[in-house]
Amino acid sequence: MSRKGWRAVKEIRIADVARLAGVSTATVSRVLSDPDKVRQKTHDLVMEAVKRSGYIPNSTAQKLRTRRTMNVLVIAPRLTNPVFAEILRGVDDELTQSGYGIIIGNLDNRREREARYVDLALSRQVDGVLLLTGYIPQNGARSMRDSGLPIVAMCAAIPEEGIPNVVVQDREATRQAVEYLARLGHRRFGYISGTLSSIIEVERFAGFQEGIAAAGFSQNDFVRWEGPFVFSTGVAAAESFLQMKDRPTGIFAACDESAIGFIKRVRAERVRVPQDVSVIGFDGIEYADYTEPTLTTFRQPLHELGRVGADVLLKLMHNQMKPEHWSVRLPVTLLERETTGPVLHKDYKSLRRSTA
Amino acid sequence: MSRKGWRAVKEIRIADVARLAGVSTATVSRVLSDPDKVRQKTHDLVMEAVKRSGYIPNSTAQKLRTRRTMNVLVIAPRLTNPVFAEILRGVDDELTQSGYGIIIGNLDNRREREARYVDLALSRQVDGVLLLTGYIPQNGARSMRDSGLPIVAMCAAIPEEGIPNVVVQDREATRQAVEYLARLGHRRFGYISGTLSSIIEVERFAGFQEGIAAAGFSQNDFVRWEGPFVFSTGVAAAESFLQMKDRPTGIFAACDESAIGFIKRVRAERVRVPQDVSVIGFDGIEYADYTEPTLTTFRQPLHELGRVGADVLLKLMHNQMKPEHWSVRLPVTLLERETTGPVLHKDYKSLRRSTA
DNA sequence: TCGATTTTTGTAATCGATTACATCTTGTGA
DNA sequence: TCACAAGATGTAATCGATTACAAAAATCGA
Repeated sequence: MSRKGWRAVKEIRIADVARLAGVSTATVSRVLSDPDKVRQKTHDLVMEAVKRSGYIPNSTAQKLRTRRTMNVLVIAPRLTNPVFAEILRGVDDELTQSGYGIIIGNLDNRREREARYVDLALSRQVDGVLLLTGYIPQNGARSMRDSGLPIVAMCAAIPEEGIPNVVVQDREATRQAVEYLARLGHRRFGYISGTLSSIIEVERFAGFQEGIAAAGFSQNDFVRWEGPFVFSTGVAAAESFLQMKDRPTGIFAACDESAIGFIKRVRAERVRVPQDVSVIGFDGIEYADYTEPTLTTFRQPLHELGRVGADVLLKLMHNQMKPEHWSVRLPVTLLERETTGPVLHKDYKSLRRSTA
Repeated sequence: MSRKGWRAVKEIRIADVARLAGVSTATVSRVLSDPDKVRQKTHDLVMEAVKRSGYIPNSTAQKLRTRRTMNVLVIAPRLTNPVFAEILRGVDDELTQSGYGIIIGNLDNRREREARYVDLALSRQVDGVLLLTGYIPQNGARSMRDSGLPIVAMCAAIPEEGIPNVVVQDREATRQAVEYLARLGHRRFGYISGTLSSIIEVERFAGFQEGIAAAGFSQNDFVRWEGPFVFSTGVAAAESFLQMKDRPTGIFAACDESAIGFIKRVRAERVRVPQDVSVIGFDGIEYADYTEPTLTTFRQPLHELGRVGADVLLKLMHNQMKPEHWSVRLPVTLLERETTGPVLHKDYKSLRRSTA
């Protein structure tokens, strides 16, 4: 019936506490935010009133007055990918410590959803933005940048002035992956990529091509399968792989889920991993420890990535640094496990000869 | 230097738009929130000014005045568990449609973190709360309930008056799991549980015991391993399992991750699944499709759970219903896959005889 | 054309805190 | 004891919107 039917407890305002303590609202406010400014005796008096009344400041009013929302918007392409969940944990650890809250912007792999979050930033509901996407969200003519809020790009380097990047060494790692496969004797490669529209994929593909070149191969020595960072992309790649008469033997997947999907599918057709095909993933998600065989992959320092990104954002929000002074690239580490091995293929020897 | 160093764009207030359009702020406000109240001509005039200036209302001011934050707090025990991520997707779909934002409260399996979110509710930063936990968060003497905000319990039935439950049929499903294993001929069972402090575990354990009784077994016919809903709980259970001389043959794990951890570990010791031991999980996460062998499990309708829970909360927040009028229990479905099978044990025949 | 009625618009109070500035206390030294 | 500085407290403006109420404008019928 009443609009407030739900409020079980009547709301206590700062004026109520002031009356109870026999002081002004200004004093109550000072006691709560800057206790050194009031006499000890008054302080105790007010705190007693606060406790008795159970007063908790209305944070919306505080926000309006102080112009700080103490909230940060985190935009993620997809929540069910454990990579983002793990990064989010790191972000959360860091922000919570500083009293900031997290508003989650889940794009669910659909770019049209980003508009909503641009508006959210534009309407000042947050003090800063963390992008786990490889691009800057837009809403028609307006961009997230128009909000003037501090933004930190994570997960993919966005080459925009004034936007610090906190990322992993995607490019170097991808390059290393190819070189590693080449060292194992592979000479035909497969690359299960992300969708090319994201910068993260551009980076990784560039690294892949560098690796191909560095190992002395050419554009003709690999096939590339494209799709989002999900299991089914790997399955689709496997379908294609199984059709090929001259199959690649060294596969790099740009995410662990795709790698796992690929392996599952090819093993169903009696293709042996790693004897027939080596697979190397990227991310180092927890699942990758539990596959059979266990997945060789690059471990991203996801939790740390989250912490560092959040830390950079905090510094920006507190004007403790200029955005151009920060760009962090965290190293990834290769976890050599069971899905990669030397080529056992019939033309292995001829390869050895040619590269030796 | 300046406090506002960051704001690239100067902020436009409703007064600026009013001046630009030559009307009062009240009229601008009406155009934006209730266009039927103004003349067409004025409407166009104002909209023109809005567009030209790029005005977007300051939502904090709106919140203060209207006393609605348009935010909902979602408390999850752990973000990296895909179960919660999937539920969150459903919640997000539903809430976004109604213009609500999500503030994420990640407990990360540490109960001491809940205090912060109680305060968040108490300070009116949200209009409602969704609990994916099996209990009501506390902060010292104060509880989430004291906020007077509408709360919906998901993931586990919380038997508190005034709190609607939107849950799955945990108890029934667990019971079915045991009966299913019994039908396959198993007579010694293992139960990999959650931690008993959560109501969700209490429910599932009750269902498990019901199943045991219904199939004609007793408390002595099963072992129970306890731990949080993570991979390593399953691994630990497996370690214990491997030590036993009279091993159970039918294992129910209260979450897929534990089931997967268990299987991985026992297979490493050449225990065959399902020939030596059958395992059945609970959740139906995507990853369970990609294990080897594929995991038999109960699929929770996670996305729907999220949607329904959010929908119930929306109705409560809009005073469209009384909390006591709602309690939803969604069914789970058994996915029979490869980790379960009939007992092939030496004493299988004697069992057949005894139950025939 | 005029008055009554309806519709549109404007004025100013309001939401609940923070904080600049003014005022009142207290403390110190002569 | 008094003047003055330093410290504590109070008064009132402020953040930026919404909205009750008042006032003005438009509409209508006679």
